[in-house]
Amino acid sequence: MHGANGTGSRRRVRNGGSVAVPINFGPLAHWVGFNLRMAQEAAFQAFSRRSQDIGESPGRFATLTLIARNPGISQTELSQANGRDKSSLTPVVEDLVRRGLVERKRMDSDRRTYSLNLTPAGKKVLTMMTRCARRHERNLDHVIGERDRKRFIQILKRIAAELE
Amino acid sequence: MHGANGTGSRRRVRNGGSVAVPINFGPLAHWVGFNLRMAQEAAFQAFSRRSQDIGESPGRFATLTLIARNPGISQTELSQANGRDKSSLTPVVEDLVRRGLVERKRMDSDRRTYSLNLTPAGKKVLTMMTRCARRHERNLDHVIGERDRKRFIQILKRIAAELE
DNA sequence: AGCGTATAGTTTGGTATCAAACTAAGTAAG
DNA sequence: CTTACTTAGTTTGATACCAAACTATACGCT
Repeated sequence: MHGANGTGSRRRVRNGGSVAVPINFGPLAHWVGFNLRMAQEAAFQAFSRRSQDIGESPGRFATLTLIARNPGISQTELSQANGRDKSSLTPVVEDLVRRGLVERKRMDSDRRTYSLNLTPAGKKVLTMMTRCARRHERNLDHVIGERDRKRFIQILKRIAAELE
Repeated sequence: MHGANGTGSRRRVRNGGSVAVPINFGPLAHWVGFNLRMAQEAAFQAFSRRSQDIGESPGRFATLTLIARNPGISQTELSQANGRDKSSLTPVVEDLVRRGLVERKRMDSDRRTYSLNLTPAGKKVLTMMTRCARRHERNLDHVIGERDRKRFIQILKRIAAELE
């Protein structure tokens, strides 16, 4: 029976006090999927805390960077590069345009597609976010260790690429 | 100006055909946060495809495993082990109980907390999901490579732990 | 030109999640 | 015992996302 107690409190008396029984993660402990999720969540939360100092949501950061680096990019290209469905992008771009960070015009060659560009205000915001992200990355680097960093990122890229 | 063209099509003529200009990821390419997100998303989607064959959502899998390994666990403990807010767990547990996979009773020692256990039906479902997850993991292992696997998971764990 | 198909972006409907407010039960200090 | 604080779980309101249906262009074939 694995020493399990299916009923009653999951606390044990130890050192004269009631102490929480440590969680048994079973196979989750050495499976990639679970640990990947936990790490991603933690990193996201940490970046979220940082970026709310400058009043921007973390999701906006990759979007702005991709527009800056690929001037005139379309929404579909952007959504693919960003790993999100194109429909998720509609409200995001709407918001960025409304706040004057992104400019969007129809393309002459194809009147269906939009052409996205950062405005000067958008560039300014991106600069601040990038500073913020660099601090976050330095922190992550510290946790990972300079020695393994490169290989670690390569593995992440392979996972993203080879699982479609 | 980085050779950028802020307006017009992001396509170039090459080999007599119009070819998509590759995306420039800028600093995102070598930052951990972005690649972590993309990898996690890909792994999740892949597992999602697999697990829908047996008609279960991937989110249920960690939940069932943790209940199986920690009989009598409370919802708060479970939500923490699973890295989710306790309020997210309410509808999940409701659903699992309704479908007869989980049994939930009030604890005698503390009438506020629930004590969760798998039913026989729950154990059966978990067995199927575990088989499915093992296949998924084998696939991931293949992408990562046996040599780096252990260290990779260790780094993920450190990120989750040290960023809170 | 006219028809069928493909593509860019939006809309709609549903799910998962969090955070804060809330309820009910436990605990500690007087 | 009573009051104040803490804790387990639920409710509520908001956000982010996806998938499928939709609209409007565009393209290809005859």
